Amino acid sequence: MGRPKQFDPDAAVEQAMDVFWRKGYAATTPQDLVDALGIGKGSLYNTFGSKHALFERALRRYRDSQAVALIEMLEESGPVKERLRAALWLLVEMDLADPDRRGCMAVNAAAELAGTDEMATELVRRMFDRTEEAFSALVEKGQRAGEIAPGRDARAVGSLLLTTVVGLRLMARVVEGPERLSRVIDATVDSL
Amino acid sequence: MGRPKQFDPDAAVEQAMDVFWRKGYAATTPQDLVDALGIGKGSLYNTFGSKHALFERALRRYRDSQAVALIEMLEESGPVKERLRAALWLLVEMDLADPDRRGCMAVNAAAELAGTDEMATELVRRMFDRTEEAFSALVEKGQRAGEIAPGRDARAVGSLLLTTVVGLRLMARVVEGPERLSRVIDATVDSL
DNA sequence: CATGTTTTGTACCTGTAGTTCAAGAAGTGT
DNA sequence: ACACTTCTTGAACTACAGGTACAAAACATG
Repeated sequence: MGRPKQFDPDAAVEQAMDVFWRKGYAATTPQDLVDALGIGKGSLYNTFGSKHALFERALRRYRDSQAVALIEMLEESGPVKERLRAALWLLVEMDLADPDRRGCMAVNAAAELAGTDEMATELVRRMFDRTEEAFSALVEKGQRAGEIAPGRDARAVGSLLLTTVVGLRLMARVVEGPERLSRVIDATVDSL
Repeated sequence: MGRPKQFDPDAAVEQAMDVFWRKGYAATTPQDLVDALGIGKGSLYNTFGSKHALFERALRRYRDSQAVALIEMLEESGPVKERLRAALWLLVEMDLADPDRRGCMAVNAAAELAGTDEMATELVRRMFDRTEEAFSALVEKGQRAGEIAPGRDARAVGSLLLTTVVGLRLMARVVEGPERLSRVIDATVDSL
């Protein structure tokens, strides 16, 4: 009933995610979005309501694609330390290869909006929580496999790994080559 | 020659730093600045030229006060590990105590502007470099004092510590209590 | 003081952010 | 074919961002 949408809202959210990811929230204008999504302003506001609402959808989409992908990588089977090293290295490699150097959208959102935007803060908080849990679970697995000393507090190591990843991805936006970051990854994994 | 300024430009930069620190670059309006600095728009633009130029001065001011303060803390004498632990803890404590949760201005600037704003990127890059050097120097000192295993690459540990601090300060903007962060600090220092 | 220089506050300007709306297009039920 | 609904397009609208222009006022210097 009624005229069907001429565009795919999910694909549009994906495009919007890209723009917000690259430019941040405040610096993204409705015009940027209209241009990127290839739809009219009317459709934009008719479908998504507001810039802020669209940003929320974009951030959720980020969680469901990117953040979840990391967690799933950590849950795969195989030697724990090598799995961890590979996951960290993949993130850093992707960040450095990105011509726009957008880093991690959750980290960016936290830096820009934590404290001001309750929705964004809460979403990022939960992403961080879930990621930390995945790290902790991986550490416990490594302890059961005898790869990691059983004396270490898996929860604390999980926090440490999350913090390192957050730091790495922020650093990857600023730093020149991969050397420093790869040293950080090695030092982190070797310390387990 | 001519009428002297009715306000102290250095104090004004300090105020501007506060505003930019709290709201970020894009979200800060000339009106915000005029209100915070307590001067008219005419004076603002007559003295500082543009919002961007004022932001540059504010970021430099941040480097000269905050970033340098951390480096100086690290250079003080005393047992290395305790010095390190105290410094990290002080940062986290300050971040958590801040009602606005502004975190580290350099980290925020990197997240918002890296890749887009050459000036900001370069300034942050240099702050990171200098901080990392201070960490590395501290590690070397710890090695000479027999506190830290001499086998470890001081430069790599410096990178690791910088990354951890960056991660911690970002996390401090989002996380609820101090427990997780203090665990991270302990795990980091204990791993040395 | 007279003079020249600088500051200051206000008014003003251009462009765009963020949103709304009117009018028409493309479907569905009868 | 007709009404009814939902979507699209693009113009229109309000507010404010970011910055400029200026005239009046405040000071330094001779």
